[in-house]
Amino acid sequence: MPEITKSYEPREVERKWYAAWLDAGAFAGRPAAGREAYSIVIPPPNVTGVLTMGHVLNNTIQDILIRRARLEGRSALWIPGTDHAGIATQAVVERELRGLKKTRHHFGREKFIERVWEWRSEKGGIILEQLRRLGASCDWDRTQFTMDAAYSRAVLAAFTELFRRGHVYRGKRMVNWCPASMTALSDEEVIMKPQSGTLYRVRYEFADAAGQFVQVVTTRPETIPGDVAIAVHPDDPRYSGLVGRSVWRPLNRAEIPVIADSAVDPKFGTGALKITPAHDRADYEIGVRHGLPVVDILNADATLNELAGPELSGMERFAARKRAVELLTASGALAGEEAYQHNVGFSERSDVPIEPRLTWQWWLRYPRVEEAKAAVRDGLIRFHPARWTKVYLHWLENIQDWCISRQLWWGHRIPVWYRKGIDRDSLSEADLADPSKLHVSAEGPPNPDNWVQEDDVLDTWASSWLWPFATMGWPDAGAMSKAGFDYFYPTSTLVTAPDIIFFWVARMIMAGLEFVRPGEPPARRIPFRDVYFTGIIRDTRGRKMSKSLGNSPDPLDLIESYGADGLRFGIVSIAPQGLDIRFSEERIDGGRNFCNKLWNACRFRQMSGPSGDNSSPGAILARIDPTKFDADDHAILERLLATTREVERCLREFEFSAASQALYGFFWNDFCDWYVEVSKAKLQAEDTRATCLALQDLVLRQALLLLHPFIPFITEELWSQLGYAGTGRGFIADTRIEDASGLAAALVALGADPDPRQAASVERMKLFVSQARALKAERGVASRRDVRFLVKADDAAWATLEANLPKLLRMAGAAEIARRDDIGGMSAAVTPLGTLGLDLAAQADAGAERLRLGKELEALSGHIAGTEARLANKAFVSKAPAAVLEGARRQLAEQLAKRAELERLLKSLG
RNA sequence: GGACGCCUAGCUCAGUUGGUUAGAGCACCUCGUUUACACCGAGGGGGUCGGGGGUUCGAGUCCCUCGGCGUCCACCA
Repeated sequence: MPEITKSYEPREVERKWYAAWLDAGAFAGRPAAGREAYSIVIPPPNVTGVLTMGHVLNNTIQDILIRRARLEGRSALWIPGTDHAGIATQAVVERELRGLKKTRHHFGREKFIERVWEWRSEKGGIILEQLRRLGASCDWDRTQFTMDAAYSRAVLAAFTELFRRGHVYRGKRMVNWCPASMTALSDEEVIMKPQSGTLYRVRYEFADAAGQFVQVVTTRPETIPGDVAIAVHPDDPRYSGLVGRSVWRPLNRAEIPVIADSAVDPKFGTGALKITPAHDRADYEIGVRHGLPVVDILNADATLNELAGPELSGMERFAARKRAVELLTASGALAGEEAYQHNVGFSERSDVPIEPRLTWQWWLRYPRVEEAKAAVRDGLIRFHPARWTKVYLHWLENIQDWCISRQLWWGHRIPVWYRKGIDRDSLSEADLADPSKLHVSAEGPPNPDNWVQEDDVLDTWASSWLWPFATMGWPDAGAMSKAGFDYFYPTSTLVTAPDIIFFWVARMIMAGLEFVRPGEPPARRIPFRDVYFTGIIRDTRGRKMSKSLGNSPDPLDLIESYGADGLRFGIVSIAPQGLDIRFSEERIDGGRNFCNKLWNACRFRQMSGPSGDNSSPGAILARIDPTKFDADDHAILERLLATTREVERCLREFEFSAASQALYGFFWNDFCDWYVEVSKAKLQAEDTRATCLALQDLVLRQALLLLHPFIPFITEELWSQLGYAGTGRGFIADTRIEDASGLAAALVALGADPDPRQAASVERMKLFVSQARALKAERGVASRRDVRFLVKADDAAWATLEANLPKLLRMAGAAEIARRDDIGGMSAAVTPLGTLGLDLAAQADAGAERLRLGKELEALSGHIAGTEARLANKAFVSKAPAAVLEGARRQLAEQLAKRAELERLLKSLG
């Protein structure tokens, strides 16, 4: 066996093991009879994406779940893939074309799409390579892309089916229009941002009474040419006589009526509202009610068109706003302006203000809304943390139809064909069902020459909402069977961020319920059983990480400096459940340091002596002789069982950082700082040596198993180096982890089950040792190992000390610990194993000693006063539970004894 | 406007169903090359739990209220 090197060098180890895992097909997820299935579908990153800290957290957690499932003997499948990300990807390629001074229209639809595919094969999907660096154990042979042929068939089949079931319709409605990408967006893709703008007060002159005006306020004076009316509230006394008269529109001058509509808020502004149906949702509604015309003054790119009139036509919308203000000022129509804070909707992707725009679009009435609500409300699907349930339900309760068409080229072209020569915009909803006018199918019409296909593509989310089952071959029976659909669906856990709960999570639930296993109970149709929402990674100042802020470190750089395992352990251990994460690079130090600690503990084990047979738990147990156990052996086994149990609980409850902290504390404090240190004495004695080494092997083996899902590379390496792999393929992942009860049972069978009383005595020894060290530090002899301690102990305490003497001498750094009936006049402390004095030739500084003991006495007296007060309180004595009362009494007795001893020590100092 | 979350040591967070005058990691101070590890070891200082009120024998832990930070939803021109 090669010698373990002095410090852990991740780079080579990571490369070696990842290649070995891939070679062996260790990540392949296959149905296995008699074994439970565990499956996860990755939230597909954009094909344009690169690895961010968010991905690191999210995918580390998925990998933890998957690797743990494998250790538990389940057949685990993690399906990776990427999302074609319509707008984002098209934008990337168009940006490249702009560099060549071209637009997508120079190429035409077909050629442009070819270009996108070229881009994708050259530069797309880098992120999947980066996930491998992180150690993600995805089944790469199953990598999916939402534009793959098979996946596309699923998307078209779903659309066709929804159309057939009457959930899809075409309608001319107000949509969120993104003038940058020139497409409609869904409501979810619009972000409201507070903006400081100006509220303009504009006068409209009465057509029948020159010199008389009605005033309105507006933030968008450039839309005035689109005004078709002025509206007031019907009950507004100020305007009671005005309804029915008409006013002059001050830009692109024309006569427009004054109408009454109760949607107008008389308390806002002047109480009179300009009605611009083409460019405002509320105005549109009012326009419809009153049969008003729609005057659309904007082009698709939000420049103004000829309907805006000669002065504004052709201008960009914000330039037009300035110009409109100038024109209004010049004509005297501008009555005032004031600064105004208001919210404006921005395109999530392009970050420009959206325009409400009246266009023909395809809409989806969400299917299975009630079932989707029930599935989560009734716990068929469990959200972690549970509070997201309410957010989810609230959205579903107020759900609006989904605009699923996009005026893009990159995406799934909507599988609808119009009969040639037909005016598609004159089709009624009833006409949509007429096969002589409209053809809807995945494969297209039989006689394509007579038909024209819809130009629009589907919203990207209208493909990714099928992800949990379209990645498993749906709807093709043969492909589903090959993918193990029956075995792996529904998936086990979805790990994602809460910001896509509407975009993706809710929609996947509805899609699963609608499309999968029709007629079967919801539990069989839902796409996943648990949803774990990670926090959002923020910088030290609490800002979301983003490219534009430049506050997002490159995870690959972090992997270079800290190792993938260090990064994984670090990020998981600082990610509290349910809260956002404040990231700073130094926090990853802890993960790296822990890996180094683990490495060196294993190195120490290797240097301590040849390992015996480590190839199976049975072989290790066979090397343990419980009759040689001392208190420390009991304690470490007890802690091992408790930690195993705690990790099981944490993973069951999705408390990943708590799990990592439990492992950290156990390994660093219980094992390294105490057990390994006392081992150094135990290994000196032939009598205890073999059992001590075997116990170390047992602990390390279990620790590596528990840690492997978190830090797979280093654990795999150490597993192999310490001989746990045995013969055969021997990956950790091929091992069945022993659960706490199994491990406990094995120890019981051996007669090696830990005795809690022995374990408790170790806690007393730890306090004894730290007091001894403190006395030495205080006297400036911390590094001397030849000092003598005197201890005044009762027989039981002395028996404990005597039985563990060699270890205690080593831990305290002393040459001798001797029993004395009287400790006084020296540096001393009261410990659970008696009063401890440091016997030095030099006189103790009595003043300093008195000060220290006095401080301790003072604190103790405070405690005593509190306890006495409680016990003197009749209400406490009569109402507190017996156990609490008993505890308080015992505590008081101990405190009093300790006080007496401290006082005696003080007195002895003169 | 509505909902949710958070406010505990300098920083980031734990504190299970209320029960010793609160813990961890990092940072800080002192000491230390003892045969795994300075990506280390030992020792130490440092919070009264955002403010106020209430319930209770007892509250960081339950209730009310005020304040601050954050997120989501809705959005009046």
